[in-house]
This record gives sequence, structure tokens and C-alpha cells, in this order.
Amino acid sequence: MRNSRDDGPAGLLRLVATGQAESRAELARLSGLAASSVSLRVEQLLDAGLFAEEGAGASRGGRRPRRLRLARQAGVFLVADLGAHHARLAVVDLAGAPLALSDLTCDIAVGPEKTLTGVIDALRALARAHGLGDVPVRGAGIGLPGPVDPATGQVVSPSRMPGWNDFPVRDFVTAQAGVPALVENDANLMAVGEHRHSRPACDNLMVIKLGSGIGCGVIVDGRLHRGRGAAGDISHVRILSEATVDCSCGHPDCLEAHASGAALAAALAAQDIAVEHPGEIVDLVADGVPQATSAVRTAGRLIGDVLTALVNFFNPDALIIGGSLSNAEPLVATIRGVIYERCLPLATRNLEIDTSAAGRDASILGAGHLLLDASDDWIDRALDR
Amino acid sequence: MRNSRDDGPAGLLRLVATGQAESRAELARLSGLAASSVSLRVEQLLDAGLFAEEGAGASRGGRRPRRLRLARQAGVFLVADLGAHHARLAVVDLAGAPLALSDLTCDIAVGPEKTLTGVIDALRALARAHGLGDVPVRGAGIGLPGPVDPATGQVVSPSRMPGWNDFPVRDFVTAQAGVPALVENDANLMAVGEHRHSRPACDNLMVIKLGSGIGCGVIVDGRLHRGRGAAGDISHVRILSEATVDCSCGHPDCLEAHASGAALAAALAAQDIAVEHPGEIVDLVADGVPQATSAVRTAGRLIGDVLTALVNFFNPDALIIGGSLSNAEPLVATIRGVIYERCLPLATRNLEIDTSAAGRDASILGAGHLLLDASDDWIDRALDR
DNA sequence: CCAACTTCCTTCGATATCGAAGCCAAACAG
DNA sequence: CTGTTTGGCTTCGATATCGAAGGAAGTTGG
Repeated sequence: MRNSRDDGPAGLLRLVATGQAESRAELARLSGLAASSVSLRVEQLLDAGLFAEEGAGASRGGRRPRRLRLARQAGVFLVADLGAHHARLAVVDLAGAPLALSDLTCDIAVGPEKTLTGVIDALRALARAHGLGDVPVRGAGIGLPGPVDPATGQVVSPSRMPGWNDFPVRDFVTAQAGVPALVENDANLMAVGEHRHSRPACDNLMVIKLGSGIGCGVIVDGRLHRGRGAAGDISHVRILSEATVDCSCGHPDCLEAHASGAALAAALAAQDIAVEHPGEIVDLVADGVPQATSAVRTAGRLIGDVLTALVNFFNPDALIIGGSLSNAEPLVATIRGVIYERCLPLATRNLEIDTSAAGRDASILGAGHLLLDASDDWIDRALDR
Repeated sequence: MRNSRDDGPAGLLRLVATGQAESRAELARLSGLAASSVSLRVEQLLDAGLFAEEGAGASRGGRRPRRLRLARQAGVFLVADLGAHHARLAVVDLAGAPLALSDLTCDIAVGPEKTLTGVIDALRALARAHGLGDVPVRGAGIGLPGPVDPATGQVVSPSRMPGWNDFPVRDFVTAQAGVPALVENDANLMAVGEHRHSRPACDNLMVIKLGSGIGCGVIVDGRLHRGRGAAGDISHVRILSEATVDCSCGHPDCLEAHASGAALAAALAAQDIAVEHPGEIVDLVADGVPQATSAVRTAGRLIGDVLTALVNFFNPDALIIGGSLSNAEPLVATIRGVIYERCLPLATRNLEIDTSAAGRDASILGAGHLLLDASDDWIDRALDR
């Protein structure tokens, strides 16, 4: 039951931070370490000020356990989920749970330096405003609406973020914030967030983010699958349709050109229905505007068609549909229907298809979890003194 | 550098068996263990008769290492790769390398008991015939042309193996052969074989097996991805075509119904060209029979179309094309062309598309590797006395 | 040929982990 | 209320791993 991520003293901290363990005994069970070793390490973590002991937990039939929790001073992460015109900011605890949230309007097109500097300042201010000024910041996480090279932490070329291509986002954030930084695609963060938050038992997960664009994050064997940095792209699959639409990628009839929030907005605009944000499409559907419902159904069919192939191939435990458009019920229903109808019984027998449980903070949660996964360094340092 | 598979004393044996390490020093480097610990464990492995010391290796600028290799008495695995009318049998060493090979004609439709009993007897005879009668058999591996549930080792329902559905293949083989048995889909075994044999550095790999059917095995992060048992299916993706062909799965126009070896044979038969095995199609193509070449090109386009979506999504390091049809050059060229043309540059920039390097024994190699991966039990037992 | 280095492997004391035994504190049963 | 049972946690000796030091057996360069 012991995996590499849970080895070392940092593993115990992870178990407590994520709420999986509350006592030394639980730590021993989950970590696979001997009870005596756990006690020694917990002692160190208490000495280092990362753990706090607080009262007693519920008895399981014998002596009540001494409850362990993260110390306030254990630290926080600063996290921002950037969209094209909007950023969602959060100060989160070491498990990714938001302690403070706020929204920031910003234009990603002004370029990385300005945007990131503004975001980091706003994050610092947010922490101070919530009385967290004295808690050490252990890391910073940035979610971006485009492909990110995991090795370098740079935005990779064909992104729709003018001025960001090949900009060393991770290095810049590390320098500006003065702490280790994590940069990741937003759909990937969402996938991690959903996995850890609502489906820790599902080792294989696909998370589709339906907003202005179409993103997808994949969890394989409990870990985020990045491939060479582009994994999870489903938006540029060619689909068959009557009308031909050219996609920004240069090929005709990509899924994104027909079924993304932006494509739906354009289709509705052609019918004299003005839409600014994908969320407004959801409202139109909820209000029973037939053109909107019909457009959303068509999109669902196209998305579902693409997903059948991927579900057969990847055979996940669950398929999660998130993003603002996931609140349009006919869209989700259509996708679900297409998949259940056309996939192999073997692939759908145990497949769950659901909308996001973590909602719009899934990415923020995910960033927290990934930052915690990358925290061995500072944890070891904190223990050494 | 140390992963869970390489922990414990079994890890050292694996490193030597696979040829990655030949000396104590190399073992220390690759395993991450201290040199002193390696020496102790090697001592145990020598005492247990699993290792043998043999002369000296090449110097790297200092003292020459004492070369380690597997002892002859370390053991062998018995492996069979079953097809519909044919089985390839092998006695392999602990790394999966064939020590003895043979072919057996058999009809899988006579049911599992008869088939498996015959195969196991033939394997035992093969070992004796090659003077391996006194070497302990450590495990048995069976590759099957259909979906296998990894948890139970049973063939799963919609297979094209009459009489095998829900038959407990693994338990039966374990009982018959008296050793731990491994049962796995043939394309999955091929994927493992290709990965370990020719591309150990590629952590993400897709292997397509083009024979009478279309199979696919996936390596993610260096490990075989099984999903819930059906992962890797690409044959029942719906494709668009002029003529409608109903597939055995009940849906129209599956990839397999149009582009598999069986489908090609049927198409050629309709043009009065009789074909029995997929290999004969390769011959026809090599002989320049235009109908065959044209059919194969069409199939390549269809297969390539399906793969573009999967390559974008999975973003592998390499795509390997194997199976008997992979020797038809126009087929491979067409697939390659479609993928390079239509996938995202990000996905194809570092993508290698090649035909199988391990050839038709890839599955056998893969079975050996998986058996070795599952060998901790008997290795520990051998060390304890 | 010899000295200086490099690499391989082992020796040996320090450290970490383990696991059995026991103590502690609460639940439970009579 | 009192003994028994259960689970939580710690103590302590046994074992395994580590890493520094050193010996063995080569190569390299003068």
C-alpha cells in the first residue's frame, strides 16, 4: 500500500494534510511504516512546528487516539487559475483547501510579465487581508489555459496566449514569489483536483473542461499523465460535419471549431443571439431558448463521438465533465448518451460519467495537491533544524 | 532512480536478468542501494544459486568488475502466444529471451481445457527436448487474442474465442503447470516486449498489432496500462466510409470491420483474390498486385485517422506498428503520413513511428518480462534457505 | 618500470527501521 | 463498579542499510 509518493517524512505530512490520517495509528496503517517509526517521525514533525497535537479523536473500541493536524505555521500555497480575461486567486492550505479566495479581471494578452506580477501581488495582498501574513508561503501554483512543457515550465508554442510562447513562466514566478513555483495547464490541474477531492479511489480518470475552449486532463494510475507536455488534447480531432469550419490550428473541422463555447457563441451570434461568456449559454439553455438547446445538443453529439474512441482506448474508471458549460444539462445528457450507446460494453460497464464535484475551484485544489507532492525539499529542510 | 519494481532483492535479480547490470558496481548505480548493501545481497543470491560469478568484465578505467550472470539453475518460464489457429511456444530465460522455440497448430475453438492442456504438455516437452528438463520452471505465461480481466485472469465476455468466456484461464494454467501463471492479451504482451526490448527509454508507448484483427497495447509511464481490462481497444471505433459494414460487436462501421486483416481478405475475395492468412496479403502487396496495394492503403488511411485522435490525446514517445501486416510497407507509410499530417505539431514533434523491432517474438518477450516482474515471491523463498 | 589515479569491492561503525512486548486509556460486559 | 478487551502509543533489542574508509586490481602517463 506504500507508494513512492508516500515515502519519507514528507509522506506522513501528506497523509495528515489531505485528511487521510488523523492519528499516529492511522499513519502507521496507511504508510506501511512500523508504529514505532511513525512515532519517531511525528515527534520530529511536531518539533519542527509542522504538526500540532490537539485533543483526542474518536475511539475505535479502545484507547482514543491523540489527534494530529497541520500546524497553522506549517504554511500555505499561493495559487492562481488564469483564464483569458479573468483569474481566480486563492491562498490554500497544504492540502489545497482554500483559506481565502478572490477574483481578478485581467487581460492575459498584455503578456506574461505584467500579468504574473499583478497576480502575485494580488495573491500576497489576499493573504495579508485574511490575516495570513505571518504564515510561511511554501510554494506558488499557476494554472494556464494552454499547453505547458512539464520539464521547463514554459508555455509551448501553439497556444492562444499571445506573448506567452516560450516565456519561462515557472522561473519568472519562482523569482518573483521567492518560492518554488508550479506551472500547469488548467485542465490538468482540474483533473488532479477532481481526482484527489472526489474520487481518490479511481486510478484512471478523464476530466473534460468545457468552457470557451475544450480542455482535457488525464489521470493514469493515480498520477497526472502529461506525455511530452501535450497529452490530453482532444480539441483538434477532426470531426465530420456538414459545414466546414477552419480551426485556428490550420486544419478544417476540429472539434474545438464546432463544439467549444466560443464556437457555440459564434453559431448563436449568427442567429442574432448575442453571447459573451459560455456561462450565458447555460442560462439560455436553462431559459429554454430552443436555438441554444439545439446548438448544445449538437455540440454534445460531436464531443461524445470523439470521447467514444478515447473511452474505448483508455478505459477509465470515470469521466468527469467540468467547466462552465458542464452546467448545461442537455449537453451532459447528450454526451452521456452517445458514450453509453457507442462504446464497448466492456468499457462502459463500470464507467461513471458525472459532472465536476469540485466545481470551479477544482483547478485550485489540484494545484495545491501538486505543490504538496513537490514539497519534499522544504519539508526535509524544516525537519533538519 | 529507484522505483518500486526495483526494490528488494528481486530488483537486483531483475537488473542482471535484463542485462542492465553485470557487476556489483553497476547494480549499486542502477538500484540506488549502497555498494555495501549490494554486496551483501549479491552474496545471498550467489548462495541461493540464482547468480553465478564468471570471470571479469571490461575495465572502465580501474579495477575490472567481477561479472555476474544468472545461474543456469535460476530457472525458466514457459510461454505460449495463442492465436486462433496457431500457438507459438517458447521456453525463455528469466529475462524473456527464448532458449527454445516451436510452433503448434491448434484450434482455439475446441475450448480452453483441451487447448491449454495441449499447450502446457507441448511446452514441457519442448523444455526436455532442449536439455532444460532439470532447470526449475518458475512461471507460465499465456497470451490470448482477446480481452483479459487483469484481476481474475479470465477471458472477458465479448471475445472471439468461443467457449473461453469467463473461463478461469489463469487458475487452470496455475493448476496444470504447478507454477504461478500469467494470462494477458496478446497486444498487451507485445507492447511490454517492445518496450523492454527496444525502447526502454520511452516511457509512453503505443503498440498496434495488425493481424487478422486489430489490437493495441499501451505503456504509460513505463508500465502496462490495463484500465479495467479493456484498455487499448481501438478496433471498435466508428469510422466514416462509403459502404456500411456491420461489425461483430453490433455496431456499424467499426475500424476492425474495414481495416483488419480479415476485412482486407474479405474485400480481396470479393475481387476473386483468395487469401487465407494476413501474411499472404503482404506477399500480394510485395508482388505488386494493385488491388492488394490499394486495399492496404485504404486501410492505412482509416487506421491513421483513428490514431490521430489517440496520439493527440495520449502524446506518446513512440508508436510501434507490429503484427504480420506491418510488413506491408504501403500500409505503414500511409499510417505514418496521415498521423504526421493531421496531428498537432506538439504531439508529433518528438514522435517516432516505427515497425516492431522485436518482431513476432515480441509477445513472448513481454510475457517473460511480466513474469519476472511478478517474481518477488519465489525469489524471496529461494533466498530464505 | 613506477607513480598516480580510477574503479571495484569489502570492512566496519553509525544510523534507521522494524517488530515484539508492554504500558496506557478508553469501551464494554457483567 | 470492576474486570476484560480493544486499540493507541512507546520502549527496547534485533536487523538492515548506509556511508566513510581502505584494500585490491586494474589503467594511464611519464
